[in-house]
Amino acid sequence: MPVCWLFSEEGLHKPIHLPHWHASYWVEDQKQQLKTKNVLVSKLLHIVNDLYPYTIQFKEDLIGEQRGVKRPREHISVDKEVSGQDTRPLTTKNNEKEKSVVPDTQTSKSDGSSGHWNQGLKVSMQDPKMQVYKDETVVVIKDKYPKARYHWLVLPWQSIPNLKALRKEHCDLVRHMDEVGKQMVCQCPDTDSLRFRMGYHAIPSMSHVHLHVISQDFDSPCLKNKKHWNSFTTDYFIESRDVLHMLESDGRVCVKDNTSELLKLPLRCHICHKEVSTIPALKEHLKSHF
DNA sequence: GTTCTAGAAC
DNA sequence: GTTCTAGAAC
Ligand SMILES: Nc1ncnc2c1ncn2[C@@H]1O[C@H](COP(=O)(O)O)[C@@H](O)[C@H]1O
Ligand SMILES: [Zn+2]
Repeated sequence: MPVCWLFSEEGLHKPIHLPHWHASYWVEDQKQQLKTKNVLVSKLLHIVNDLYPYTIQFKEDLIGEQRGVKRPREHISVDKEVSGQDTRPLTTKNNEKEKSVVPDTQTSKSDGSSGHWNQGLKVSMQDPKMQVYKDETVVVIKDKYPKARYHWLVLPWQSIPNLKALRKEHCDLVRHMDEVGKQMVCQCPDTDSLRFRMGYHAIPSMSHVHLHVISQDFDSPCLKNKKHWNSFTTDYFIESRDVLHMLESDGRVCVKDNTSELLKLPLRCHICHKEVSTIPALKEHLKSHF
């Protein structure tokens, strides 16, 4: 069970522990009440997302997990007395120290500083306003142009350009990205009524490897063309678990040669497979499945 | 005439 | 990846 925190990115207050099933809290400067009574706290993430500068930190309860192995804590600057010693959030409000969590790859090209459009994820992932979850190895942001009601991107802090660069040694990382993706689905307020898929675009446009976590309603004004549709509903979308299995068995991810042609296939409903002629007709058809 | 797609963007 | 828009498709 994750431990949840209300965490001020601006250091406005000490992290507030949000126990499951218990009390309610006022976030006074936002005039918002976070009711956690009778609610699993992880379900509150969507509320907190709207309360910039707040983010929720999930952290597995370490009781009985540590086996005497101490996690390095040099980079932690949050106040010790706020919580039980071993359940503190790992993010700090101190920028200098926070950088130590993000591998610094000297080559100035790994931080999106070139300003080219395909570096946009590197910029967004570093922006606290975009982050909805982060830990030692990954960060989750809301997709800036969501193609469904819920659309998140899970990115490693480590700069890995794309699927082709993944090797066996990335198995643990990719498995963790998958687990964090599942956590995002679990905390979604509509997790019971919506189906989700998690996967990678075989040929991404944006640099920095990222896992799509996307609800299957595809009900979004940002979904505008055939490429958008086919990139999420054909084999152009490679399931997270398939990527993991390929890495475990072959040490790399196989992308077939004809993959780019999948984007030109006729529009077809992902639920009943009916072919539709235009995007507006598809959007109208999808309503019949809501 | 309006809707919709698809290619340029330096 | 997105925006913009010319002209294809209806
Ligand atoms: N600056 C950005 N910040 C966050 N998400 C973005 C940004 N630019 C593009 N995206 C999303 O990133 C995804 C990249 O798609 P792909 O490279 O095909 O996996 C798309 O879903 C975009 O909507
Ligand atoms: Zn259908």
